[in-house]
Amino acid sequence: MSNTTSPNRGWRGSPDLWLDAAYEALTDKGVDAVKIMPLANALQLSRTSFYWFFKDRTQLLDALLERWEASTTVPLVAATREYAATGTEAMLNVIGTFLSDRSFDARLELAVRSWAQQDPSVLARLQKADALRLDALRDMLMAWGHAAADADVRARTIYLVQVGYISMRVQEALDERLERIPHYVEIYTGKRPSEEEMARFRARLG
Amino acid sequence: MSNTTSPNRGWRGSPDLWLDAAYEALTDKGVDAVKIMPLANALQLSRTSFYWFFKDRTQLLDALLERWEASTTVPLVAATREYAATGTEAMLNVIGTFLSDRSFDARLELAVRSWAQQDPSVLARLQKADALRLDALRDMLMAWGHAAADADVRARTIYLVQVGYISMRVQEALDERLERIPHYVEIYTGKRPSEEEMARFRARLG
DNA sequence: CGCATTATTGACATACATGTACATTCCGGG
DNA sequence: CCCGGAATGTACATGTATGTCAATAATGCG
Repeated sequence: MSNTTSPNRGWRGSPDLWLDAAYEALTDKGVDAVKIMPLANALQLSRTSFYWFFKDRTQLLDALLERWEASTTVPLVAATREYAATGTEAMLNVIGTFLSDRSFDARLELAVRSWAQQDPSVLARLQKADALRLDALRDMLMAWGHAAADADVRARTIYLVQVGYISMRVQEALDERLERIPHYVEIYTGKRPSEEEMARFRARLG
Repeated sequence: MSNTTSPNRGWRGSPDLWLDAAYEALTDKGVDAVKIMPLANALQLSRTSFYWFFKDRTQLLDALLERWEASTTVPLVAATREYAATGTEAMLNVIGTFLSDRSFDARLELAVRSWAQQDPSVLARLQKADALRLDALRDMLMAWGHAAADADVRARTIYLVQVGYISMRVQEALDERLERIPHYVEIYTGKRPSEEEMARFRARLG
């Protein structure tokens, strides 16, 4: 007889379950909150059953870092290589990525930036990611005709403002944000996006 | 006879000693490293002697927050109210504050921003500070003739870029930084600083 | 010197974290 | 239906942190 009346027994755990809980703890309260005992309490599982899925805490933290790269650097770099008919459209592709939680997990990014502050190996990985992202942005700008030095400065500006936004946890309504986008595009690329491009951009977000 | 040969005896502790050690731990490894036992080890003092100077760990953390406000918000707000003959000079006053460790402790700022992520009461205090600083910047810009809406956007831009810089821990040589300053001033205020103003600025930093 | 004040320390009580060993339960395929 | 691997749980050994208390030591002042 399957015991449907007692939800605290039977198979409930899985690597993803622990990983999701770890993600919540990390983004919510920082790395030092990613501890097995509290996670087990939250999941209503025995603490030690964690060790069936992961070798130890370190392995869990590694898995979090991989999730981070997959949900920040990877989509961002992809966005810089997306199809675009103009330089302004290419920039809108990038901005769109930053704007959507589905393609750029700002919460996780912020948590990892904090984490890096207390763990040199994470810092190294973060700085590699920073370099990779900046390179991708610069390459995109160069492909649209910006000279190397100019592309470099513009890439830095785009990225700095974005990091500032994330770090300050600016919470703007989508409307408010959309209004500012043409201005940002102009600062970043030197050209205003066309009405058509903005319309397409808005459509894709909605 | 004072026992100068045995440094492990006699009165060695003081509130500032513990506070300084806590500051190092906080800026180096984050709040969760601000623990009494490790600090005592670093200071070569008995752990329990901490409690002579502070009621508990919470009181130590409070003291750190006060030090933070005194070394970031206070000097920044003061800089926005400093004497200036022109709008560009006023902006240089602000930039100078951000540039010097003596007037704006970016390391501490970064640590507190991380801390805020895991402690709601710290977050509240940080957001109050953000608002205060933004208001001070906006007021300064309005005093130099910018319309309210324009001053607001510009204040945000200045502040966002700065937060981004701090959050990315950009380490530029002073030379490199000085070269970019006129461009920043122009973006922020719409006007280039005069050669005279830049000369005065450089002199004051050196 | 003697003494109050200031500071340091070790012992104790408590809590929470990690990780290992071993017993137990669950569930699906033969 | 029963057996074996998957998953869970209990007990144990260990380490690190917090905070209180009472004993002790150092300092400076009258």
